[in-house]
Amino acid sequence: MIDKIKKYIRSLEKEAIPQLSVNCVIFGFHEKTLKVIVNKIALGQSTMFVLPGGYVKQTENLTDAVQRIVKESTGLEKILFKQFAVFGDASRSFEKEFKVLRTSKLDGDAEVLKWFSKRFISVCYLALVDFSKIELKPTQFLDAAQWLSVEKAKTLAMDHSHIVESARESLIKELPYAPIASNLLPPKFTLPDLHALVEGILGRTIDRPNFRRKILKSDMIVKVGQDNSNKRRPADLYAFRHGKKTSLIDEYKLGF
Amino acid sequence: MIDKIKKYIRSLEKEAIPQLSVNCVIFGFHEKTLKVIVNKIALGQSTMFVLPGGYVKQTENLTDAVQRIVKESTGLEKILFKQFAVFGDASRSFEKEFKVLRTSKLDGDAEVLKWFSKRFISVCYLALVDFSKIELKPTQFLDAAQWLSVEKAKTLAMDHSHIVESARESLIKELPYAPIASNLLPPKFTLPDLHALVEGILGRTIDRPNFRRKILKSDMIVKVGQDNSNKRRPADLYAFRHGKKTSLIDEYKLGF
DNA sequence: ACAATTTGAGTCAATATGACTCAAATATAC
DNA sequence: GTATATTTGAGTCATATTGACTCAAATTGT
Repeated sequence: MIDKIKKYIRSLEKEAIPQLSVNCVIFGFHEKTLKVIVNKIALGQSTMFVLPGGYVKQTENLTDAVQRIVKESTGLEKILFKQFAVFGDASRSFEKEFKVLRTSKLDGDAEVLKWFSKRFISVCYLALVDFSKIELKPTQFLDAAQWLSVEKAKTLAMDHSHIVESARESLIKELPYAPIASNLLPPKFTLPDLHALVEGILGRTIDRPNFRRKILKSDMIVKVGQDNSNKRRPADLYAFRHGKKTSLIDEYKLGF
Repeated sequence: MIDKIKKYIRSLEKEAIPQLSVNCVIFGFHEKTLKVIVNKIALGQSTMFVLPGGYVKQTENLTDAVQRIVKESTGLEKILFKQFAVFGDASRSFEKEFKVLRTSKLDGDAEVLKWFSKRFISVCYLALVDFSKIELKPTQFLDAAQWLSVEKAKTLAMDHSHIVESARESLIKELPYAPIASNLLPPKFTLPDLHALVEGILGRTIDRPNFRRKILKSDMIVKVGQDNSNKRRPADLYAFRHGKKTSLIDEYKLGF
């Protein structure tokens, strides 16, 4: 294992852009909750969670690296993604995290330690996926991938919690411009689903009848079926009209 | 000159993060027009324009590098800036531009050519400054700095025109969240100024009486004087209330 | 004094918003 | 089988906002 990691690090030192990493905040929506994919690292006693990420090969476009990383985690190829922040403080590295993990098999290894002590500039992307399509796979060399509610993603390693928080703010800003909801929901969904999704993104409640009125009037979705068949009164199923605008808010309107 | 450049390149190779550059789209507002700062490079017959930019020292925070670059161009220290895009295609370098500039004194120099043929990932920031405060200074080793109307910034070198276009789109997205107008206007301004500024940012006309009504009702500006004393009927002077919201649009409202 | 411009102020119908109520359709409890 | 709690769909109504206007006041140049 450690030899594989060393070999990988050596290949990165040859083929990747130095000191540059990519991190992805992959959003999904499930059980009325906005979630992100994180990877568990279990080393000895300690456990930490990090965002999916990777490096950029010299021959690889930055956006191709992003798509590769998202595919590695989710298996999906054509997804909506957007660069939203860059984290690049001079002290930004995994050095502290590694020193805490004293029990790790990796801890003693100078070469690995040196790699993770390096300063990395992290170019951060948010990505939107249909939760129901996903089969989670951990990032290379990491132990397990899992969904984590955005609300609970407060204790990720290094600055990764800040990255998630920043991603959520950017997601709000993108609401009027990008087809956020149609990329997070399955092809057929109910209005209560959409309502919960927007509430989850904005982090506040929205009057249900008013939300319903506004969405239906906008003509962005079409009824495609009946019944949801689960809890109480069946809900109508809808699909986004494609071709039409799929952003939830009127672009460029801004009140003028 | 060429020796100074070589010395600078050697210092960068030692002290800067490799293959990472920073570019700044510095916006100003003058004569009812949204403008950006560009640097002229006059080498032999050809001339090209590039955005202010630079590199990040190993010991320097990314955001400090940005502030340093803006200060180098404008002399200003505390400005509003925001990261908005990263350009990082595998083929992204100044190699082509350099080969075109055959007449350049630099062209023959292998060391300089090698540096500018490198692939650079450019982290891009937009910055807002009060045009009236600025004394332009060219970026290190470049010939002259000047303001260029955003509309006319279509023929900058490499991908810099795309960077400007992307910056303008991001500026629109930031309108509801950041104090854009108050950072572009002088402390005292007229409503026609503000009107022209917002039209310039959005790239479309806005009904003047309606704009006036909306801004005044929002209570974000206060009348601080009379008369502008130039063309026709004198306009009232206003200042932004600070403490109050200074973003032009209602944050988080988004129509729900 | 008069015309052309620019700024400030106002009108009014149409539309959108916010805060509600109410009934229909279902699962579960009784 | 009936009652009850939930969830979904539909509607009401007063108020606020928007979009498309008109019009007068203050200035400069003729």
